[in-house]
Amino acid sequence: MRLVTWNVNSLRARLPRVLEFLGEHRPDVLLLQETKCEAEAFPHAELAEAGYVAADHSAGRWAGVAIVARAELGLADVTSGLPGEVVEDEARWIEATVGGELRVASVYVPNGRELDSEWYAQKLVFLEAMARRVGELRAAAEAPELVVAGDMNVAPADVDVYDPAAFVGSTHTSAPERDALQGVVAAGLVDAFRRLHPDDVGFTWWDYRQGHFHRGLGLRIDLILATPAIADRLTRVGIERDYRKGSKPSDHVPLVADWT
DNA sequence: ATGCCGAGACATTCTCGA
Repeated sequence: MRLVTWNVNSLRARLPRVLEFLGEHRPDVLLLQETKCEAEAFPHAELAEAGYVAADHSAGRWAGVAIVARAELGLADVTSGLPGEVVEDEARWIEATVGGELRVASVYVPNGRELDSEWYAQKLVFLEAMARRVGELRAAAEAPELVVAGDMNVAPADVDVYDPAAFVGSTHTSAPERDALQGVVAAGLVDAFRRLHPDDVGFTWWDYRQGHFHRGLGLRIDLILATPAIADRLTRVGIERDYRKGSKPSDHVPLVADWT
């Protein structure tokens, strides 16, 4: 199984790179964030042409998440929205079952903007709601294997930040955010990249500004969280840095997990 | 080499992103 998560920062702007990626890597599942399109404008036809089906949770110019799967696998039992999120239907959470046996969720955690802001408080509530939802899914009778992946907007540890001192007083590295993200993991998931790369720096996002990419100034905020049975079967977790280069890149790159 | 913000919209400036 090959599963990918990618914050594309507008699916319309990124569609050529997304189709390039699908052709090059042929993932079984591609989880998208920040699609930034209206539901009517979602490029189902272009994805079908490439051999994929998609389920989207779209809210216009902001946010937007989607699940794309190889057409042969199919998508079933699609649900949109995260129970307990403060702003309902902000299009930050979508779930589906792939190939009849794998439950996946694509998530775009709120940014939080500034510490001590209402948006920061909402971010913590969102992460707490994620932990509850993961607990529900894991507790269900005959619970299928689960992957929750996306833009967590939290760097789990200082090794995931190019300069931890630069983020003191900012979002993405504060203790409450890290504790809340750890709560999601503690509900029964494993950080796939960390499982195979215990000590490596593995940034997935670089600011468009001030040449941060070519200066190596990034964050690891895009995660693939998988149930232990999947984590034990991982053969590769890779960061496709080449997709931060070239024509019209997203500021995030695809994160690819392969398991047997 | 990877290259110095990008995307969307009630657009010509503003909001948001991390």
